[in-house]
Amino acid sequence: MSETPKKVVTRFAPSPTGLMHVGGLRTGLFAWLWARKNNGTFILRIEDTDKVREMPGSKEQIMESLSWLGLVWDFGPDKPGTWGSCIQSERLDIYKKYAQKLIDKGLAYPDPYTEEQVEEFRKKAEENKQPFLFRNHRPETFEVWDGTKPLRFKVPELKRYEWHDEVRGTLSAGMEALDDFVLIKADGFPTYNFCHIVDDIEMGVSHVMRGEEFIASTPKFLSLYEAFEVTPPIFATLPPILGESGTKKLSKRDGAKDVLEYKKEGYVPDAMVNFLAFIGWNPGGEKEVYSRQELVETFSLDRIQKSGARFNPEKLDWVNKEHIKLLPLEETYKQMLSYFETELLDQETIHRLKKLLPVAYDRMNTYSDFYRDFKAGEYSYIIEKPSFDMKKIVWKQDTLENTQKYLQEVKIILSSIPEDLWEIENIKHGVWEYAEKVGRGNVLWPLRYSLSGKEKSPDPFTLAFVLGKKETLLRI
RNA sequence: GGCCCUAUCGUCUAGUGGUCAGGACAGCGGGUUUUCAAUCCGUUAACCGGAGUUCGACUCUCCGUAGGGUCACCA
Repeated sequence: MSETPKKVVTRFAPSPTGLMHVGGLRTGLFAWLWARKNNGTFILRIEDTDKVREMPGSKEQIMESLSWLGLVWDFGPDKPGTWGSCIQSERLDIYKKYAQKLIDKGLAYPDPYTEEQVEEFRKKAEENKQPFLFRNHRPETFEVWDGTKPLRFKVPELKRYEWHDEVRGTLSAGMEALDDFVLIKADGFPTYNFCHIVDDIEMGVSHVMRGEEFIASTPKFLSLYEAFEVTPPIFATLPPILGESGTKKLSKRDGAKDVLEYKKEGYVPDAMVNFLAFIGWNPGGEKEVYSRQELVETFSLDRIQKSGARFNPEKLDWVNKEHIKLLPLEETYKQMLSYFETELLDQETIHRLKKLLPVAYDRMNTYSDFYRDFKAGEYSYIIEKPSFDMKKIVWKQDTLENTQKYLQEVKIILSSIPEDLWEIENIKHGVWEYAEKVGRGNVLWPLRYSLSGKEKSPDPFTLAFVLGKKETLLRI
């Protein structure tokens, strides 16, 4: 299967019924990767045929999410193709045309029952512990379809299906999977089962990637392709992304976040793409940090995993940090600062904040971490003089008396540094020499504590630099 | 219940009959000019069970077990 005869066309076809989370996004990513790797076409198709469940703004959120990650579509809601719109609700006449083809072949008929009657059939089947099959109730003769009743597919041939899946290998299903499913609903909208196949045919889709929930209905799709006398696309079943704990597919219930949340929190698009690509796929080597371009080059269908993978946010943080390291410092600093409402802070605070950036850089996983820690009071000392606990200022077995003596000495040393030479290295040099003589901890701990008022903080030299000479001497 | 799918460290995975079963995240221990962080080094930890095939099974077959999917006028 290494040779792909026709042009690769993939599509990501979400339903705009809610916010998109990483599960859906990963499906889109794989489709995009495969298209790009093969210099093919990637289509974003909006499957909005369920007008009841549709959520306003969902389509926009999907588009924004893909755009954020740089998954650029060649055709989409904003870019129709020769086949027309990429929004299903704008393609109703096309589905009608295809439905008519089936009616003409005697392969589609109006459902003569009421919903209640069908429900009754279903209940009865359940009671008998039998799978419900509408085809067992198929009418002898078909009425003419006037569009007010659901139009059903008449399964042409009951048989056992076996097909090839690029990920799972040979898949098969018994005849129980075959039924007279609804093609067009009573409200005039087509069902997913029907219209996605019409669209895939019309749009020339070569590879269909989707979750394993569709394996069971593949025989239905296959029989439709046969009815239209069209060769089916290549199928690739993607493994589910599982929630952090548990064994079930990731859902909003177990904290699946809106993709744009990750943008807000300051994850790097390339890191997100890298991480997502590695959920259920793996290139085989020991390299884990991949650029977008490397992913496109390396991606392959046959290395997609069969079984589900847990979503691990800690690893995402690690990947993100690795990607941040690859980015220019200036860009990162800009991003880190972007979370602060600088207009609400005074000049001196902003000045100190900027001097603190290198320290915060080491401590963060995402761009928003600095802001989060700042808000939590982690860096409160840069705004105001901290309050002390005199017991904590003394290092280990040392005495308060000694400590005060040391600090006085340090104060004298620091006073001698000119304002314009107030740099970390210079501060360190003077203090260090003295600290070596009387004991490092005896001097450095109290110095750091008196500047920060915290038991945990960056080193005293950095603190002194950030606070400035005047404030430093004041606090000692 | 019918049909279908899956199964290697806690997590993501490498592995396609012969490996000390490798890597990463997390964990643990240590170094790195005081604390924390960062960083570096080291380290704990896995082939679901049982038969069979074979000189030899994590790898192949079968049977279990466990988990998952699906059986809509939802996608």
